Amino acid sequence: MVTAEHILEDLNAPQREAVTTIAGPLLILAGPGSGKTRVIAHRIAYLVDVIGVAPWRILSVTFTNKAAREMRSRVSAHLGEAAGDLMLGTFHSICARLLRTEADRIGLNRQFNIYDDADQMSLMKRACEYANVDTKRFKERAILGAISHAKSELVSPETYARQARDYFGEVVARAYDTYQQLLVENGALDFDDLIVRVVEMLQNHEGLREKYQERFLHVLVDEFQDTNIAQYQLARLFAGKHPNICVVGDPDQSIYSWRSADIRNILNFERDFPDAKTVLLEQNYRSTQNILDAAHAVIAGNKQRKEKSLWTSAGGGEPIVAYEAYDEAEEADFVANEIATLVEEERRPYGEFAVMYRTNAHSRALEEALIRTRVPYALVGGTRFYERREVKDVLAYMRLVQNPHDAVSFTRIVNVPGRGIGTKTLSELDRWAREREVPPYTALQLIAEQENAGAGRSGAGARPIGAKQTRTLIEFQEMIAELQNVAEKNNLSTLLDGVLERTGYRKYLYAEFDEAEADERWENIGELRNVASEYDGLSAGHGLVSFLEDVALISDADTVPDTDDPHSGRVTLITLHSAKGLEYPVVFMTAMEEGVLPHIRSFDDAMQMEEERRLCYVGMTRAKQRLYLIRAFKRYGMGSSSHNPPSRFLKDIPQQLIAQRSAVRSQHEAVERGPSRFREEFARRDERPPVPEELVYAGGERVRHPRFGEGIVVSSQMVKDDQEVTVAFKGEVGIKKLMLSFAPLEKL
DNA sequence: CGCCGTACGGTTTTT
DNA sequence: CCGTACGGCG
Repeated sequence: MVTAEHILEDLNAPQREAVTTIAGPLLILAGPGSGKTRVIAHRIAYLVDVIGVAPWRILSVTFTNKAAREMRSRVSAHLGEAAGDLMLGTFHSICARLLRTEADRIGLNRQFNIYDDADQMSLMKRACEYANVDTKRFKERAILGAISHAKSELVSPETYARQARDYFGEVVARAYDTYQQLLVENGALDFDDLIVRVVEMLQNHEGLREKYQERFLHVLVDEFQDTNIAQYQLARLFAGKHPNICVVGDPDQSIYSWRSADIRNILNFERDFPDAKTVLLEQNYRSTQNILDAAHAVIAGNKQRKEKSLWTSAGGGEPIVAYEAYDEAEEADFVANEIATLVEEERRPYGEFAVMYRTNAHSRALEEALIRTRVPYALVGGTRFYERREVKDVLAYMRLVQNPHDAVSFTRIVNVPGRGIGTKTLSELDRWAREREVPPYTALQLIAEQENAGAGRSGAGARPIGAKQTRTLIEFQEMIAELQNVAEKNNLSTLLDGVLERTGYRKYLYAEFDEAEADERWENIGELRNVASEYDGLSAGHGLVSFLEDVALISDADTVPDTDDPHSGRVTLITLHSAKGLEYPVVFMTAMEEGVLPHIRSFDDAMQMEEERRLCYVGMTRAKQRLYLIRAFKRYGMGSSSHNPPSRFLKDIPQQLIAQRSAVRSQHEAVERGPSRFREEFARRDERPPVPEELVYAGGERVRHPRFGEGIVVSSQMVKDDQEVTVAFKGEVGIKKLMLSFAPLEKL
């Protein structure tokens, strides 16, 4: 038996307060590295062990599945097996579980499939088609964004239509209505629906509402600053009977507003629960004072924030290293070399390092450099496993087996491997089905019956498509029916094998791709089979449901290697967003440039700019001992290269915290041992003539460029120790910005 | 009618 | 640079 003293030892005063304030609403504002995960775990242990709350009556919501696993293992350190009964997970996973449990009572198809981003897009295209949306004028992505946002605020299609004030709003309203109908027809829920449907369930079914409100004595929500309106509403509903709701968050770390996370939730919490107690966790146990001061200097640049102090008893620590590389290849080289040096000089395992970047595309150069230097790494995100084509294909077959009305999965694989079913056949089938107001798969069954009865081409119900295609489609439908049969009687890997065998998927891969690529793709299928075999212990139907659900709800951050595993000897490559909640002794933040961080798309919006700043703050505060802020003088992106000035956030960091590292040393190294491409680049850089200190070109001058042809100078300006000349070239080339030191311009 | 080639456009972050 | 859209061919 664990005592209260044992749970509370090693906690500071506010942490203790956060653990022991158990009755009524509680708002914990926790700065980075303030031990909030630990506090939540201890709070749960305290509730169970000291107060005597049954674990299954505690609902604890985390941001990722990984965080949920971590929480469970922390709690079980105190409680042992009892931790297994906790209701623990992300909003999405908890809602999916609840919806399956209550499906029959709320008239929901228990076999519902969960649609991810790509599935939603595919459905959206159909919705736009049916709703006659001019997709040239209004992009599907924008419409989907508006719909998703509406759902996050619990706005129904009807309400949306009523509130629509402009033409775009009317278009979205039409698409929204159609899109929701299609989801129902397909027996599918998208991510937003998972939340919305549970909120509706609790609002509309008194019995179920009472059941869950009675059950949950305590509700905890972590990363509260990143919840949306619907999620907050859901948490409130769960805590409707016992208002013991504890939310934990940090407004300075709110980085998901683009996903409809709403910072107003924190303000509303204080309004909705006027008797709420607030606890501030401000002592930082993670970073050195230098890192903390630098991070604070950055976040202090935001106007929309409440000042809070951050302090640590740890000393000043190493200075923050700032470095300007020549281009992204040299930037990556610097990171790889620096890691190698620290591994050697400070005996640090690779698992202590993380390299962070704003966009996934930036991982490429880093990977190349790490491979070259033989530094082991783990890439988080990027082209995710479950997004690979072959994996999605096989999953689509399995989803179709679970729910044949899933038209998104159907369209995906009806012609994979190629069976000679093209767009024309599919649209005819679709038209035929809609005429009769039946789902496409039912239409297929009808056609099959009709053919078997010998009706053929004549008569009132004549088949909509050619004989050959009809036969192929019937064979396809029969195959799915057979696989459903397999699924009912066998475990999951048998079903997967059945899919591979009946579709001839392996043969298809080797026919479609060259051997190396086919090998790789087939290996991915093997990996998927390994995952599937973990569900073999479950009963036939249940295995498929859980597998598909887990696959749909798995996230990037769930694949982050565990840092506490001493053998996880790998450097972590990760986006700034995915790094939230993590910490590393050594952190490299790359591409600290205007246009990247802050991202160019946030330039004209003050709110978005503040979010970029918070993102920068989140990245910096991941570092425990050493922090590197790196940028490149020149960066390649989508074909062309560009020069980005240093990020504005760098300017906010006091100079005395920073050690500037010159690029010279590394440049020479690269010239000596680097591949020829780098040698050429550096040679060219060294050769370039010194840039004159006065502007060389004035507006109106005529110039010639070897590739762009003739043009007229629009303007020119000094940029650091170089000159940027804006030239309007003739013809299709248009206006270009050129750096004088690189552009071979010629006066005419 | 389906398949394969070329042109073009868009381009952050992810539960 | 990558995925999609469209046009010609089999």
